[in-house]
Amino acid sequence: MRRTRISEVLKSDAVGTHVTVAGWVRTRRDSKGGFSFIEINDGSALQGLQIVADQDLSNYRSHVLRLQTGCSVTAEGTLVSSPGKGQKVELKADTIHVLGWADPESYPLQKKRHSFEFLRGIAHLRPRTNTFGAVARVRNAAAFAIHRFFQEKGFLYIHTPILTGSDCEGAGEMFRVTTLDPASVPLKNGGADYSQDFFCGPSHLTVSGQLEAEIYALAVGDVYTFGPTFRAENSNTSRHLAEFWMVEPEMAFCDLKGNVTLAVEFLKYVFAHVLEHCVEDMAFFNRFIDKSVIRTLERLVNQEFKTLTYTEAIKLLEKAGTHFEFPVAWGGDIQAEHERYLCEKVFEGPVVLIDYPKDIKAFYMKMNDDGKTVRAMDVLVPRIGEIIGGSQREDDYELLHSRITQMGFDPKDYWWYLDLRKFGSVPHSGFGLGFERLIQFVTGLSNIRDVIPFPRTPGNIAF
RNA sequence: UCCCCGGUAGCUCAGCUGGUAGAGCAGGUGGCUGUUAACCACCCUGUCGGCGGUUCGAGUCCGUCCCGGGGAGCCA
Repeated sequence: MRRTRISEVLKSDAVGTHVTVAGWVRTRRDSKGGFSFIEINDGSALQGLQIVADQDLSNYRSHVLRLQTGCSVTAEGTLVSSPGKGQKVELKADTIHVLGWADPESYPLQKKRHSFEFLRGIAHLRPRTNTFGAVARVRNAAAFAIHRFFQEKGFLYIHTPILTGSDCEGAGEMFRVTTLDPASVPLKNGGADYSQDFFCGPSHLTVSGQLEAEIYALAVGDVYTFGPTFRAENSNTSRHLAEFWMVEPEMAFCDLKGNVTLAVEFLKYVFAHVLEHCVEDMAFFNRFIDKSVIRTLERLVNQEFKTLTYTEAIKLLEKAGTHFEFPVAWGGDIQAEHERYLCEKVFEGPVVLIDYPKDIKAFYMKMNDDGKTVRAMDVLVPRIGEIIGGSQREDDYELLHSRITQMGFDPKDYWWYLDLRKFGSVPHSGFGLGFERLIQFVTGLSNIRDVIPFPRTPGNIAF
């Protein structure tokens, strides 16, 4: 079967050409003048194509008049300019084949707006809706833009492992991976005997590719990872998933300043790409999801990202006339409400915070000369909060060793990570971007479960 | 995990201070129309989340459990 995608048909606008299209029926409207309008969508574009089916078609009564929302069809005919409003062209069908029926009594999708909550329960059908089709296309465009950005800059795409033997990546609770029979786990010294497990030791799903990315950065310079990441936290929020996709660039010979510069350039590039390549989908989000997404993204592409230190941010928050639920104090975490105040009230735009107190950040971040703060950075955006978290890495063997010890970890578990500082250590930096959070920000969708095809959250793995 | 809100027809929801359920959409039938969230008329649909309690009587009040949403923490 040779078919032309509806996106191509709409783009070419070539009245008079003969085409075959295929897709799913969104709606059928009959005219007793002796013909029907069938709107089909094939997911290649937000917009569908209107098929005009005349009663002369051999299967008009037997099939065409029985078409309902959800049926799959192919239609072959001539592209003509449309006398009606709402579309420039339509397909005057010579033949229409029904590929699959969809019983209207039981097909869950209707020609109306459904709640996202309802659609989450039918993850196998929701991509057929306008919103989820648009999310799929925007997600694809953003992923492509990410690869293109790094490729144009000469970064190598590194495939870091999903299965990991270390349980000390320091970024949250991990999922255990095992082939041991849960009904009869071999025991040793009061615990599971992992020497009998597949890897002859405990293994987990990765919570970050950073440590492995550092290995490659310290060999080939500039690298990035883009892959699935797993966190077994019992998080029930609109911006957390147990399985999500993360982008992690890592650069040798790069300090925190260079890291911030890259992060800002990166975000602008991806936003600009989506705005340029997903015009209709973005217009859709701007109309039905969030009336300010396009304006926000456009401003962000041209706007300067305000950079300030943690200490400066605390001063600003202390001076704020607002009452915060959580008190502001140097050394404490910047709460979600504080982030929102900075982004939405003070700067009305993205904010990059750097130089956090060492005690609230990870062990691998490079110590500043003051001995109190580390070269960390968080990129905060309105509505979502933290979209990027990164740092310059500690490259001094002794300092890193003592940090690991101070945090109560065993340096033996980090032997190869420490080795990188022992042999030809160089300053290096990187960050992690939550891909789904980026898509949330770009589309305006408020729940992260609606920007990934099959969301995994506590108690939810049905699809 | 904690706090708040909710679970009523296939979907989206209404149902006041307790008196055994209703609208719109979807679906069916008929009509009408180059229609486009089509329109008009008629018809169909409910263990009111589960269990227990108060009461003459519970969708409505109380307890409890399950599920969902929003917020918080953890973070990306």
